[in-house]
Amino acid sequence: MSIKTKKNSHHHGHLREAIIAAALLLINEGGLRALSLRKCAALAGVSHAAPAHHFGGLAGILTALVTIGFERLNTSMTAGLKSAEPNSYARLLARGEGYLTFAKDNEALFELMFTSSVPDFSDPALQKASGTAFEILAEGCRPFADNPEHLQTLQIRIWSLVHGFADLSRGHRARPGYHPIRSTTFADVFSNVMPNIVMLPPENK
Amino acid sequence: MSIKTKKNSHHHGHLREAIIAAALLLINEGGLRALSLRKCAALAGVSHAAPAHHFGGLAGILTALVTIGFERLNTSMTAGLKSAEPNSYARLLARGEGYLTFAKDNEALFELMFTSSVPDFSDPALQKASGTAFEILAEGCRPFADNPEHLQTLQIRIWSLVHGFADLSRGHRARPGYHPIRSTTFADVFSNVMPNIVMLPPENK
DNA sequence: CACACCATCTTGACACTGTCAAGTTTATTT
DNA sequence: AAATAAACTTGACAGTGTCAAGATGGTGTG
Repeated sequence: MSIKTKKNSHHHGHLREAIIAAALLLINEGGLRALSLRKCAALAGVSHAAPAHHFGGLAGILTALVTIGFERLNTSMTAGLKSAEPNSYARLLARGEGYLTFAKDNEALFELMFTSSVPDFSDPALQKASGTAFEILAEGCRPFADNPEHLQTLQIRIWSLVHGFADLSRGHRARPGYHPIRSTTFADVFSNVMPNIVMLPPENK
Repeated sequence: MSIKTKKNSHHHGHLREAIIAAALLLINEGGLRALSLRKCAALAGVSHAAPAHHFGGLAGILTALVTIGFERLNTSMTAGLKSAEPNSYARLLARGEGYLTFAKDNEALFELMFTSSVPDFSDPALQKASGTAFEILAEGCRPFADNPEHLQTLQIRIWSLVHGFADLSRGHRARPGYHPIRSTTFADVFSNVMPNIVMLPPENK
């Protein structure tokens, strides 16, 4: 009848979604090391070999997770735009803060997204999602550059700054005792640099 | 007799070093997923449970690897200083390029170093090594700030920029087809921003 | 010198992992 | 109604980290 889950059936109905939900639950609670195909299967109430049928293997699940991660990152970056003041400077800052909000709220997923060699980066859905992320940041940089070459350099500069700040904010990797990055806001780092970093002066503000 | 390896002995002699060498070989050739205690043991010619006795477990080996990583990072950052021109700007840039050289030459190790939740960051040797890394960068920033608050913000800005650029340069995470970060040098990103990013004007150059 | 001690390493077992082949069940199509 | 395809199960396999118990050899002490 409906497309909903069939009860008492050999088939699950929404196994793909159920497994991804289980995977996200696992890494949110126990980090990347807590993720396993068999635990996902158990949480979804299916046999241990069922996930492989939908994802091809562990790499397939990781690829799907990374894709979801980029989609959420994109949502987070654009979310801040709605409440941002209508000048290019505030709108670029809002994207950066969305990036950081995502990183803070999805530590394990963020780590997985930037762990090379595990997911399949040739996957079309992943390429689309990560390409969109790049373009969202690029769009925010465009008002500050007057030619493509400047734009590219500026994009990479901003992306490096935001991503580096996000990555270093994770964990406890810095000096013993106090972690200076914890007592520094991104707005400090960013707002001081932005008026000088641009290729063109911001139009207003 | 000597402190060298005892032949035909039950004891290995340099097992700790042999296991670390094996671990580095494994991750350099096959990435982080290729590392296992048992393969390290096999490469060192000992039984599968021997490594745990020296490192306490897998986490202990990873902690040791991350510590070595920071020590090499420090070496790489200071190495560029010798041939750098004697002005503060060139000397800070040299540290950043040393950071990037290390990241490029030790991809798997770099990834491990900034993977939270796996190694034990309370380890004293690791804290010392990572603290030194922080101070090397901080030292390079000092000539450009006139008070501690500015210095801290500048440090984090520079570290974020360098680290983000290094992390994004790994793998193939950007746009499909072309990877803009590959066609942009760090000197571009850095040298354009540095004259404007500082808190004080550089003294010469 | 003989004894005890202890760190080092081995052996064997355990639960857990991903993957694969083969079988079973259900839905869809012809 | 029969055939086909898809979804999932079952069972087995090699590999993983970890732990307990035992063997081995060097070191120091009486």
